[in-house]
Amino acid sequence: MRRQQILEAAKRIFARCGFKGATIEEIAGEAELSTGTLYLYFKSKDEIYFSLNMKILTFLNRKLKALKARNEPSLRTRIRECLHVFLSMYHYDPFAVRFLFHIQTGDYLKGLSPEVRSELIELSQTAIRTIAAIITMPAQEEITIKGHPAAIADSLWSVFSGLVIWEESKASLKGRNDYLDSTLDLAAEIFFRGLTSGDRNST
Amino acid sequence: MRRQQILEAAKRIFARCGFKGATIEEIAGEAELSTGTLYLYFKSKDEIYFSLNMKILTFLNRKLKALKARNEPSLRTRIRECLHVFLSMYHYDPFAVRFLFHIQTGDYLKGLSPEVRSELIELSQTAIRTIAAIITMPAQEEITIKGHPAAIADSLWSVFSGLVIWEESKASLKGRNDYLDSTLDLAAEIFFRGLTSGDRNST
Amino acid sequence: MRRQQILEAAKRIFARCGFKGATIEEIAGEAELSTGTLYLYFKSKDEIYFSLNMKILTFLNRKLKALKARNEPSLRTRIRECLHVFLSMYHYDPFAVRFLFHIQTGDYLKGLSPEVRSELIELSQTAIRTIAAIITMPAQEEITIKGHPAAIADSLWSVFSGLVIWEESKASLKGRNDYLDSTLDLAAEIFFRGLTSGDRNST
Amino acid sequence: MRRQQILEAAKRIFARCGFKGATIEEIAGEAELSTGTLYLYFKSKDEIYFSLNMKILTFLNRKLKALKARNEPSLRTRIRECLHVFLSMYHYDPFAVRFLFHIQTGDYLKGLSPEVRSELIELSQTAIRTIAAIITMPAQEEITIKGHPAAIADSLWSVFSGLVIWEESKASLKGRNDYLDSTLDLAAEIFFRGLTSGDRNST
DNA sequence: CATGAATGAGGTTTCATTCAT
DNA sequence: AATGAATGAAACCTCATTCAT
Repeated sequence: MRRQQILEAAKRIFARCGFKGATIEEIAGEAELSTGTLYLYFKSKDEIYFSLNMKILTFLNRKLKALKARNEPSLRTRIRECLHVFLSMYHYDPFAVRFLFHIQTGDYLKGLSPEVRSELIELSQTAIRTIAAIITMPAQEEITIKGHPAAIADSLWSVFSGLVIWEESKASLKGRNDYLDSTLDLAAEIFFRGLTSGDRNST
Repeated sequence: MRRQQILEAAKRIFARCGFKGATIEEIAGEAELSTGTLYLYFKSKDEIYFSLNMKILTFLNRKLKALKARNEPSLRTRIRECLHVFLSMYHYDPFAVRFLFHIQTGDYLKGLSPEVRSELIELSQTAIRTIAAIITMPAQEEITIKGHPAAIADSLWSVFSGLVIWEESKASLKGRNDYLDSTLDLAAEIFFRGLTSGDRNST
Repeated sequence: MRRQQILEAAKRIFARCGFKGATIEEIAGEAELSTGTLYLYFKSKDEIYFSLNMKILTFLNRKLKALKARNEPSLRTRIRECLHVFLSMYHYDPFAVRFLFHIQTGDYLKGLSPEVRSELIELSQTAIRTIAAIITMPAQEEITIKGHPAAIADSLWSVFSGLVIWEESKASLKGRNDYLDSTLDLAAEIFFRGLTSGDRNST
Repeated sequence: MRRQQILEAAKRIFARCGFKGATIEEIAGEAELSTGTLYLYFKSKDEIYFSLNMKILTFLNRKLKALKARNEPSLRTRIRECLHVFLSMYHYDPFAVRFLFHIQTGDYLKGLSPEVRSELIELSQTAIRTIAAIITMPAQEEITIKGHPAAIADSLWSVFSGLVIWEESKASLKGRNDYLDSTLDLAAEIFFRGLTSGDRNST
């Protein structure tokens, strides 16, 4: 479908240049179409960006909702599965994380039509709430770290998203490398051990 | 000084709207000056953004260099101190992390003059290298996690930066809150324990 | 072609207002296009002006080179032909002389990109050198006026260009007239007689 | 007087950059004053330019009027004296000719206030008319060139002004030289001989 | 008198969007 | 359906002019 073809191109350009930095002409060029054609499939630049984010957030929310519905009793498993959701989102669309950052950074929200803006915010908040809910369920194992479950959820997402951006940033500054997967593994390992370790090293 | 006043205003606007999204008129308005006045103190929009980033990166590099010079033998302390540097940067300028992300995202680098661009990249790489060097020093304690020291450094920075963006994003979507400090503490605790725990819970 | 249409309009506006005095909006209006359209065909205002001057200088140099290649033995004929070249340039483009004056006056050179600037100067100097070379060839007839051949060439060009500007200036101040051709003829006659007369009237 | 100091500076800057190209700041810098000070002595940029041109045109008109009043019977002398007037104007103010060209070119007239504009045009036309009147007087000697006396006057002025611009242009492109005076002499010689020669070389 | 920081109108340039082909 | 030339609003930037010191 033409829509898909355009969204793929737009994704790359938006990821590289941000919302205002990307031009319709660039996107059209990347999609090997003319500018006019884009407007046959999308009403505006806003709508293209909106569609992209909707796809990602919808994907994320669907996966999180499914995870929550499983009512997994082990917190550790739930956390691990959460990371799996993030990772699957990343592999489904490596640019997704950047987009979520763009949303978070508020980089482009300004100037979007109010309805588009509020719909994005709604989906975004739903994701936050679902992650928090997954962590908040009663846990089967003993947790040695005390702290608001939501805070643990936040940390989880932050390690993941922070690392994706960081590794990609290093890659673009220093040239191609592919430490992302292995560094993510390492971080996951540290995170899990930290959550469940005895407190002989406690502060 | 007027330069400071302008930079303060620019910081807020750039943080909210990104480089391309921010307009000179907005910045001037925020600084309660006219557009022309900005050009008495800065040659261009680029130069304003550049100055902001330089300030942050210079601050960060100075702190990191001092930390490295201390030759602290305990890795755990070094890591904790590293986080402190990040935190002090955050408290020095809450927008700093966003700026570093803008740099990382490459959002605005395109179109900067080559010398400006290379100066920023140079400072950025210096920060990366210094962090790596701090972690790479021989450690006094037993580290149970194997993995490239640089990868640990990356994780460290990622947790921090990811959390800052994430918490601020939640704050801007849901309204004011101030969980950042406590969530950072929690993440630090998880991270440290994870690094030095026995491996009874290993994957 | 649109480029031609724009150049025609630009020629008139530049001739009337000079480089800085002309505005893109005026040029666009004269060409019955919008400002944006101009930028589809030219990268900048500089490039429009540059293109105009290049066309004129290229035309002039081609004609002069051809004249030189003919190796005409009579100086008088060469001079007459030189004037013909100037006249043909004028009839090819009545604004040309004004442009050459703008170049000479240095009115707009400042602020042009160095490569554009040097290319124009190069072409300009080539024209000067070619005219001088045409005059410097050995002459078949007796010349009663002693003086550097280059100075004669200079006088030739000066009479011509001075008259064009002057007549047009009078025309624009007093309203339409068309004495240019006849005054040029008169000047040519004076000039030729002066060059070859006996010296009974000498100073 | 400060006014003189400013006009001297303005003259150099206007001559170098044209009306629109010159900036008040440049002029102030050249006069070693601040921008504000200029406005103590002149109401506007227009008025500075106006004053400069007025001075020149007034000077020229006064000299021409005096020449006309002498009722010199010899055309040849009248012509020679005319050139002397031009030359004295040039030596009185080497930039004057450029200014008259700027007026002629219409470079800056646009945007001037109507009264300023019409005053300049009036003075300019007076000069033209006076020159023509000087030539039109009955002549004592035999003129072998037939042609409207006004056309001869035009040629005269054109040779002179064309040469001034041309020589200065060459000087600025190729570096310092001082052929202007000698080339002017040569041109005058050619011109006078041409006017009064027998017609053995006629076309 | 002199200053020069501040202003803001106006210029150049970009780019989302439209529309005739 | 597809194109891409044309548009014009809005961005960045300049500079004549003013005014508090």
